[in-house]
Amino acid sequence: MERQTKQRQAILQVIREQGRPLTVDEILNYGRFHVPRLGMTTVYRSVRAMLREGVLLGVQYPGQPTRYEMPAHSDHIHFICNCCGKVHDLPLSQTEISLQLPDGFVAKGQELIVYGFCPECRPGGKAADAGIS
Amino acid sequence: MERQTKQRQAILQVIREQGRPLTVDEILNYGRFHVPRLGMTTVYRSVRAMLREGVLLGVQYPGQPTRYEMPAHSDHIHFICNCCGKVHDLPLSQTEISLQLPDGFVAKGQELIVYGFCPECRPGGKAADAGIS
DNA sequence: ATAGGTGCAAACAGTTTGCATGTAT
DNA sequence: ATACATGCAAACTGTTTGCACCTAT
Repeated sequence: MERQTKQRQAILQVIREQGRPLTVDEILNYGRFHVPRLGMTTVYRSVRAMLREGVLLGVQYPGQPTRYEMPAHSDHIHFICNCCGKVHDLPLSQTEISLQLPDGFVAKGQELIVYGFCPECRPGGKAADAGIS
Repeated sequence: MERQTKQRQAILQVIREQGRPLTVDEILNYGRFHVPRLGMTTVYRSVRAMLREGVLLGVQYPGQPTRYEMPAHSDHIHFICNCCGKVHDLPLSQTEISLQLPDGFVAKGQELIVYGFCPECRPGGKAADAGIS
């Protein structure tokens, strides 16, 4: 992203003001409020450029289109239910991650995805029994 | 997955013997060695059923098709370079994760995805400086 | 025997590309 | 002025669905 255009400003703005991961379609809909003739091609190209610059972060949930968010908003756990496919955002609060990467790798953000069964789908019922199996 | 068919056996077998996440296309190619007329429809449907059962785990890298692996093989870090898009499998060895989920959530597997720049793409060069920024 | 599985082809959805036009620098 | 950005339409790729045939139970 080298030039400053109203399209790119709008894209960043809607992602910033929503404060959650948005799909290209969502960016397009919100963005057209600011730039009526905004095209999806532009969104795809801008988003890709912003990813390269680290301004945005891409998040993918199985079976859903890629969503883009500001890196600062990504400090939570993405819990994906193997059964219903829903994605739950869980607090990272009680979870500790001490990251140690090999030389040469620079971390700009991280995401912990946990797979399993959510309360609704759990075979047992609703009793509490969290933890890695 | 309720019935035992040679297609489904083959699908599980190739994923097990490769020991890494495979795309549907890869499953198809390897699988046709065992079942020549194996169709992609079958692979998609079987894989989805296995996901539901927790037998398989889906892994998604931005811009790439979904890959499927045995849950046991997922204990490593997926490092995705924001610049070149490559996915590096890094050892989980030095990294500590103490997971604590809210009541009712059952973890069957986890995946730590770290975004950043790999040694080739890092702005600086090759000096060592890992760690969350 | 029959419910469930398979595989082809066609439909879909998300994303990328070609190209003429527009615009920030 | 000019190199880069835009947006439409068409092409692509990964995935799903309709339907007739097959097969494990």
